[in-house]
Amino acid sequence: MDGERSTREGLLAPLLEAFRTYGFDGVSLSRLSKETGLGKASLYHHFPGGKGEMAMAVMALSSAWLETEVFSVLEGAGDPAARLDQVLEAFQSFYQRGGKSCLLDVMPIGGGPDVRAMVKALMQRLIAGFERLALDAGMEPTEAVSRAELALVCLQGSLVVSRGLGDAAPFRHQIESLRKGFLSAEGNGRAPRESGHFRPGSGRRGGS
Amino acid sequence: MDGERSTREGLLAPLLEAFRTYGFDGVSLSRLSKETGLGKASLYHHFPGGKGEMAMAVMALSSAWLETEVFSVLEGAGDPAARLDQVLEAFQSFYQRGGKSCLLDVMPIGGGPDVRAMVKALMQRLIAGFERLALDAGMEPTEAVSRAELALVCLQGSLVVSRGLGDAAPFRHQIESLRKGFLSAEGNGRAPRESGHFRPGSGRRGGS
DNA sequence: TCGTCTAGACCGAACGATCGGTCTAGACAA
DNA sequence: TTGTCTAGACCGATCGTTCGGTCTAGACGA
Repeated sequence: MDGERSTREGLLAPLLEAFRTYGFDGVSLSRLSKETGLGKASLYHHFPGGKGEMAMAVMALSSAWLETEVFSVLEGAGDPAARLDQVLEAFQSFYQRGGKSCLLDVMPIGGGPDVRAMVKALMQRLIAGFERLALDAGMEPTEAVSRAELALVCLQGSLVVSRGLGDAAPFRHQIESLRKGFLSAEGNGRAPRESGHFRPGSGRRGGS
Repeated sequence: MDGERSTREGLLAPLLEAFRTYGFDGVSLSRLSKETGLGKASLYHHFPGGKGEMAMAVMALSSAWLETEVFSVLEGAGDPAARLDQVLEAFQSFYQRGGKSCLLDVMPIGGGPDVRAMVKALMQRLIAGFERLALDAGMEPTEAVSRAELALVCLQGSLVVSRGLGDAAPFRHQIESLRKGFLSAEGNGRAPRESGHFRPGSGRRGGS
């Protein structure tokens, strides 16, 4: 339940867990106290700014994680397909294969203006990162930005749907779809030439 | 600010607006009172079950809207492309072209078990509806379910991203992408043969 | 080595405000 | 009059926050 008390850094993990599970409004100081194993007053010792500062600290932690595990890979060197695999693997572990929600989804509701600003900046950076990967793979610029936006959309959307259904399958599907489709000509729709490729007009039209 | 007070039905619109803006935990009875123009006691006259019943009523309203504007179209007769256009248009107006959040995203956090159950049921029905549309267009069964799931993912994800960026463009893009790509062979990635189709391997590999 | 001092991590108790919810009583149409 | 609908005062509980003070570990002088 507690992860290294007595240091502000050690508190961030349980705080992150609580914030992304219950959202900013849904989490109370009592809950944060219970989750971290520290009294409320002790939390204020580490985060004098209160709940808002804890939220920002959790955002900063995620930002740092994104920096090392995602941005640096997307914007780094190496085979684009391998880089894609690497960041998708990182996302899978971060979201526990679809079982957890994303701060970029749950925090802007209730979180203050600074939280929203950071959410916006991170989303922009994520899109830019995927765009860079697409460009490195030789994709056309307009196509690259579209597909980068789609990648973030699929990530966020699949997490929302997985949470709503109580089933992580949609998240897994989208990860797999991104892996196979993000750099291919067909786009993210489905992987190319899987068992039985869909041919338009091969079936009936209209009927109820 | 108020939409037909004095009738439970007339209260649902402002309640829906408040719930999807602030989320279940973020909305307070004082806010609901202000938004509807009714005192708290008056709200309890119409919704004896309190906040939870209001949330369920708002979910039921959305469910009814989905039934008439989406499910009946997706599962009805007529040209699949026209049906697709119709439901996408309905979604655009419901979410005010990307400016509003979706209850299916914001309500399961903090909403009670019954709210979560309804979210799950609606999501399942949405996927089933899109699947039906794809099947009616002659798509293969396995492809139809994948694409139906992707449609819901893109809808939800684009709303999340649009909210995070404070820019409705991603929502508009995904709507347009679904309109052009949902029934086509290439999938939702991008519309087929737009100006300059991406060719894989046409550029450098490796990269920066 | 011992005692004192300091710094900081920690907590119980309580703050005022607001939470979701209830009670009472008046307004008004039938 | 009866029943429906309304507002505002009010309830206990919990909210985020703060205060006063304890405990522990290390520094330092004697």
